[in-house]
Amino acid sequence: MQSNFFLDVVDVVRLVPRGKVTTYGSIAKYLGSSRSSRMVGWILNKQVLDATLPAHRVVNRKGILTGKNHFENPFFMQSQLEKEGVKVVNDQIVDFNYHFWDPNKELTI
DNA sequence: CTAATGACTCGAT
DNA sequence: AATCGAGCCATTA
Repeated sequence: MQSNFFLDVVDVVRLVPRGKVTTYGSIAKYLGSSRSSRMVGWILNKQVLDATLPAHRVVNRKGILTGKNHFENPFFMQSQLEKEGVKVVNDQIVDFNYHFWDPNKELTI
């Protein structure tokens, strides 16, 4: 049994469109400032084995793939993003601002 | 019960 | 520009 926060994070991540990415902080903010961005990544760490969850579309505010080491191998995250048309160089998303998908902006609050 | 940890972020130095 | 400390809060030991 998972907490509501757990489900909220997973739900938002699932809504991230293919070829787009979002950040831990944006998700935390969308769920309400009462949630911390640390929790978002921490929840994903628990769910990383769930293949239906596009955790590779969640990066930190700089567009860096900080969570890559939590996947099966450190290349998986980048590979998935590049398959979707998101270019990654040196563990950082190119044109991050272009690919950035902000739930606070894209989803009706 | 307390303390430590984390895929983060922001502001101060 | 680079580094540091505090805030955030659920989960685990």
